[in-house]
Amino acid sequence: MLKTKTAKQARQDQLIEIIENDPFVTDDSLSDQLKVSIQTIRLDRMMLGIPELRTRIKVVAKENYNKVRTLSQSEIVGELLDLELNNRAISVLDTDVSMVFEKTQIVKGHHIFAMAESLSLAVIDAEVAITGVANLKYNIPVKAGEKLVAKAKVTQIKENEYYVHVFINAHDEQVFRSKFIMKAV
Amino acid sequence: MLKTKTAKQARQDQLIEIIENDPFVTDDSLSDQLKVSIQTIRLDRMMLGIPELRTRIKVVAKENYNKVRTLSQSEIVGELLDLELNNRAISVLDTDVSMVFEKTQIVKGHHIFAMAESLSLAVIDAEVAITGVANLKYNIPVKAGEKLVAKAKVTQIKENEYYVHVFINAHDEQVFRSKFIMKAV
DNA sequence: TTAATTTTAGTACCTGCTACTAATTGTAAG
DNA sequence: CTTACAATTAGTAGCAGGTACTAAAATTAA
Repeated sequence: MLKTKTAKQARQDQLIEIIENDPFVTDDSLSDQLKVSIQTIRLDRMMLGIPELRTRIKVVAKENYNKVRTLSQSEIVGELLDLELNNRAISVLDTDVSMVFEKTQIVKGHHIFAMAESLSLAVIDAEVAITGVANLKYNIPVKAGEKLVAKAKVTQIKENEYYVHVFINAHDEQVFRSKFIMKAV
Repeated sequence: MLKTKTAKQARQDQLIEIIENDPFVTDDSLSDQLKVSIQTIRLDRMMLGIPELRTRIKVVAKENYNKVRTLSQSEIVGELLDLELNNRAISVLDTDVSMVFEKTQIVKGHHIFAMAESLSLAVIDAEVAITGVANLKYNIPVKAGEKLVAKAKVTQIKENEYYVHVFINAHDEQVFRSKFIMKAV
């Protein structure tokens, strides 16, 4: 009864591997690949709690569908908390491990920049604006998990040019500050 | 024949919108929402070349199944073409519609910034470095589809501080230039 | 009123299953 | 050797969400 157990387990291990590598595989194909009947495949899936093909596809689809949407929707990086057009705005952003350099666990600069830039765009009362000039200073490296609070302040408006200062804090310490000149188009 | 055409077209327009907003909707649900029979929904889908639910889900799933990794892998934004440590480096980046503002089709500033910053990190011969200060100038808005070429040049090294200039061109026109002070840690 | 378009109805069949019953094969222990 | 039990295979009914097709009914335009 030892040899049989091993055979079964080995098959189920293979089954898991095949499905992980290709969630789009049918029971029929699995039955071919593992040289057992389709019923055995189904018993194995049940035992392992692996859902059927259509459900697997749906899971993959929904996971990524939401990711893509939130990514493309986020014209504002972070969440806008307060906005007074042409004056000031506040947003927050929760940092996570997807934003860091592997080596250092420090949040990549462009995420912080994106937060600042998008807030400075939001605070401007213009249909469309682009970034013209930016001066940035990173004071303290930000670690994954820290909550960032960005405050934007419009300091000057000259025709179609908007001068905006953005300060970003993590627990009351300033980690970043910047000046932007935005141009309305 | 004008009123009917409009009714049909209006329904098909709605149908397209509903499915675009939620590809996971069944014909049955569409039939409910649009107050027509399921056969009409199916005729409409055929006419419009919209595949059935299961096919739509599969497409969404497959499209994104591969994408996830390439995104998280890219520590260098763009492709590194040439590198001479502590001296100079060149990278290219193909822009696409996922990088633009919907309204204007202009590439978001932080993508260009990310390209410049990551190249300036790459050119430095240090285990770990962080961005200290950056001065940016966006000369010309970049449109989706344009190929960006970034050139980095190390101009000065002071103890643990590296001064790097990065210029980004799109078909021989300078669209962006920047100065970074990177700090080795 | 006639002809054409649009919509609805209904049937057979498809894929990739679940849920279930039952038979067969293997295997090891008494 | 046979009894007991696990493992495998076989087969059927039913389901979701369709396709493909035929045909009738309703609407509308000419």
